[in-house]
Amino acid sequence: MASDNSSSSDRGGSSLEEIRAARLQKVAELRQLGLNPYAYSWDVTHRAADLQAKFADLEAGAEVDFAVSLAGRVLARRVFGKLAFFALQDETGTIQLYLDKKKIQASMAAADPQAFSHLKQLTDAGDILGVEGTIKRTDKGELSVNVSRYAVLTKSLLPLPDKWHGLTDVAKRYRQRYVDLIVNPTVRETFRKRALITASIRRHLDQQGFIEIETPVLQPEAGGADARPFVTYHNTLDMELYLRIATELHLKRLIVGGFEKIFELGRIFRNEGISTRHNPEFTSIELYQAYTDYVGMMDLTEALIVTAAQDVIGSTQITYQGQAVDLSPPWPRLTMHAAVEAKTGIDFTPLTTVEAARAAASEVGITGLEDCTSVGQVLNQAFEQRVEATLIQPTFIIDYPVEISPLAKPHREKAGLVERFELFIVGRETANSFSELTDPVDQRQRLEAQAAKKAAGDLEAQGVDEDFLTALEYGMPPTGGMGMGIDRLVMLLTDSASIRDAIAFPLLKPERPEGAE
RNA sequence: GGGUCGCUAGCUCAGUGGUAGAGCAUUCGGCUUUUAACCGACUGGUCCUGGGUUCGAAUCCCAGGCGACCCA
Repeated sequence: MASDNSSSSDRGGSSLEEIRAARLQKVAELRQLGLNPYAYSWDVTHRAADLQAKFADLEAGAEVDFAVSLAGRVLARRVFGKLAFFALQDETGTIQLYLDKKKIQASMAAADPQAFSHLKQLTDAGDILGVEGTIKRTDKGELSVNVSRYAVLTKSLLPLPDKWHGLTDVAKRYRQRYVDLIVNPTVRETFRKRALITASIRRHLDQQGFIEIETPVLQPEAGGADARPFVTYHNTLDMELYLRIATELHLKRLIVGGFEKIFELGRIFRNEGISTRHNPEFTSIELYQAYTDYVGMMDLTEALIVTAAQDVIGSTQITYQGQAVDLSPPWPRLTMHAAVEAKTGIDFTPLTTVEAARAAASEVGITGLEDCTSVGQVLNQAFEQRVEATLIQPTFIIDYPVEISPLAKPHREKAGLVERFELFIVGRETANSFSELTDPVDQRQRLEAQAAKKAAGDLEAQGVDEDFLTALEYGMPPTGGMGMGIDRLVMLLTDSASIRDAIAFPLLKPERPEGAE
């Protein structure tokens, strides 16, 4: 610690430590005045945005005898000799405080005869204030609370970022999201919209008769998707457990049990890389409906997203990163074969051997074919490399190869394919759905093929979940299932470039990793 | 995993080998219609970290950390 030579009246210096010390001194001075710089409550009667709307037509210079009480954070201070203007921000927005020395000193004479000079000397930008007063619009046209009484509810010790440039350092924004939220109103708006989106989805499903059921995060075997899981450990059971990579297999057990319309909206964990589109923990919704198929799921998926857009944006015409996106239904439904043929000129339908498929794909420059052991995998490579990024407008890609879809039911007409769709918007996979595989014998063969890949070293392949197969043997009704990435939907509807802008506290490397060499 | 770029005051940024700077914020003084208030004065530094080159390094070199973007 620095020496404490400085006298109590010396608040000089502007390093972070000196600013903090000066603020702590103000805390002490407030206490000496009998004021609690960390108050217990404040009776709030109004919020900033409501008042801005209610008095939108109040003329400049006009004052109304309308009593209000607000609380919020001081974002800016403009102090004159006997008059001051503060900007007060609450959850809804900001409103100006008109702080007139005469009025405040008269109203607060009993409690603090020097209330106005204490306002000037002991408050800072960043403090949480409670105020009472009446409404006026200043001569310059700013709606204001003409304050009669104020109190410091929470004294802030640390300075806010530059009031004009704000906080732009992205790492700092994510690491100190609370500061980001204070000074960047669009960030608050994004997370408010995120809440509206999940509420819209739940409301829509509720209206359709779906119920939400929570399934385990900790599982002895991680299945339902191709992904590396996180491993954890249970002490008293003395066993390793995996964090779920999907909710699929448990929700299907519930369909076996007799529920007909269920969903779970919750956190999924995948031990994979981090990018602008991937966070190790993310939110998905999976829903399952008995007695329907992937066509029914397309209709439902379309309705869910259109409703969310209407609820949050009020339109199906949106802009994402400068691109116009039209969410108006119905969305095109295009087979994977047709989509690939349109972009590469190759019709995979007559190609029956992997050699032939590889040769054709290689001829048009598709790469990464060495690891493909089936026509379906070659087709998928071609799709990912040539088609995916071009699907800007919402498009259902349907009828996938069975080799890359171990949980989907065989196509009722097309051999070698399954009844599956993926929804693409702005070039990104946004939803994934099947007519769920209900044949327990077929399902066992597919999972055993996956387990063989896993045994051969494929870290993303899933193992055999025997209890899930047992459930299927009791009989699962025909079922349509759909999974959707909530974070990606939030990105789309909030025009966020990075998934980190759609997640309040994205995973970051520690600034100083412990044990770093 | 690879490539490119970035990291300097609380915040936003200048500074390409020769005394570490600006604006805002802070502190002090003035001011009753401001809203990036204004005027005057002051203060504030682990130049991401470590090593190297050099008489001298924020600057050049090497290694590392964290981040952004692109690619796989």
